[in-house]
Amino acid sequence: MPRKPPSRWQRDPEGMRQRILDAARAEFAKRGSDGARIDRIARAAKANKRMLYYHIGNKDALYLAALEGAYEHIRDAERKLNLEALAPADAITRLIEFTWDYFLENPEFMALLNNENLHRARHLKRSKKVKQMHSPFVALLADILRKGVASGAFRSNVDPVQLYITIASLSYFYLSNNATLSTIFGRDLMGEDAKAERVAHMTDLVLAALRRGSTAKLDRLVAAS
Amino acid sequence: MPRKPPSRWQRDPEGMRQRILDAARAEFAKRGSDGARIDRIARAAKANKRMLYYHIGNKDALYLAALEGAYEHIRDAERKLNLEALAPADAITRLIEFTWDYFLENPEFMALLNNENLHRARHLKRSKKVKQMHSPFVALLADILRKGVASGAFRSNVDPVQLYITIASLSYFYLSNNATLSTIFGRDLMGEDAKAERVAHMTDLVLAALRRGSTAKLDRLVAAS
DNA sequence: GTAGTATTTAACCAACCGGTTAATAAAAGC
DNA sequence: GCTTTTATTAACCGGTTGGTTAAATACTAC
Repeated sequence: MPRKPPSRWQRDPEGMRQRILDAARAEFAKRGSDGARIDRIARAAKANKRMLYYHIGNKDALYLAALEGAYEHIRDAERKLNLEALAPADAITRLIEFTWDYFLENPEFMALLNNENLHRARHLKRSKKVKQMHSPFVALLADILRKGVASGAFRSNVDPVQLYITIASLSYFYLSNNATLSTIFGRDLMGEDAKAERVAHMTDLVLAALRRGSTAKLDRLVAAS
Repeated sequence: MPRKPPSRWQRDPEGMRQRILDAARAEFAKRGSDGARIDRIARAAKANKRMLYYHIGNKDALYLAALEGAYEHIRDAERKLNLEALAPADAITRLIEFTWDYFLENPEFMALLNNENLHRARHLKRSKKVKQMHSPFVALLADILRKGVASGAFRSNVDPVQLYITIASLSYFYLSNNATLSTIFGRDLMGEDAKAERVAHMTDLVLAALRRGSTAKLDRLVAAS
């Protein structure tokens, strides 16, 4: 049977590729890599299924491309963050807010990370691209901590890697697990008040923990007062 | 063709049911609900596939049963934790360690939670069973905080729900995302030293944040000394 | 303007999958 | 001891899925 193509089509390989990647990221984030469907990605990209294989590759390659794109996006946002002119405590506050805002506005990133951890990072491990995208945040944190100690605002001996993980964890867990936490607590964790409370709590907790004197010396000062 | 059953088999409906649930939990935790396969669960349970439908139900019902079992398990462990005789700071330390140990020893629980959040808790919302399994932890935390403020060890105005989420997040994120974090940082976060460091950091950070005086009053005391 | 290449469409395929049907046999009940 | 019920096994099925093949057409190069 002679095939009848639709109205004239134009070549647009770059546009096609971008639409495919956008659709892939959304689908993999929403359904996970096992629940995602090639046909749904094609439909969302307004492309023939063959296009996915032609432009990018099989499902696994598509997923890795989506993951790399997500990392590229966050690294880009991280580099734009400029904390140089801020006092250490303000810089920490800004960092916490940035992390929270990023996860809040890009839940697909957390979904892709969760999926990647489910698969024990086996795709990430194969990505040369992501290996080269180092987060500037640990170095940034080390610098902020150094300045804080020097100025007397912060106590010493805080590991920047641990602090980085902690700052990420405070937002990530709340936002990524909000569905089960909201169900368990019988309250909407994503309400405006709830979110504002959470940000305030995180900032307060981290700054309180970093403040110089929040150790045995503080106990002596408090006892003497 | 006449079917030939294997050597004699005995009825063991309770044993069968338990093996099915154990196999289901392992499979859903390892592969997610979309990646999990009914045939693999049956094989691991040493059961005919029909048995899964006969004893429990379809794939969704099986998954919900596995999720409920996981919640039952953690609630059981939480109830066994007895902090009454501990000083507030020691109680907080113990709570952090319990949370860490539980997630470390039961990674399947985190995997199931991640999967459930991917599906926006739509199974959990249907579970009457889990709704009735309230965590004793928030009340426990409220009590510890009260005692801490009364004894002068802790500052006031810390929300027990926020603190609960924070304590859970510090361990959960580290352990659940250890595959991607290890790959990104180029270091093994699950090494013995790394884990010990993490526990120490979490405990130090939370206690430092709770300590009375880690506010503006501290600044005044430090300035006056 | 024609041949070649790249991009795109349409249709197809083998394997897989969740779930069902039919049959067998162990145990219970009378 | 025979009938009924319950638990279990074996085989089957329709639909879905990732991936491929074949063909058509837009565009490029000469």
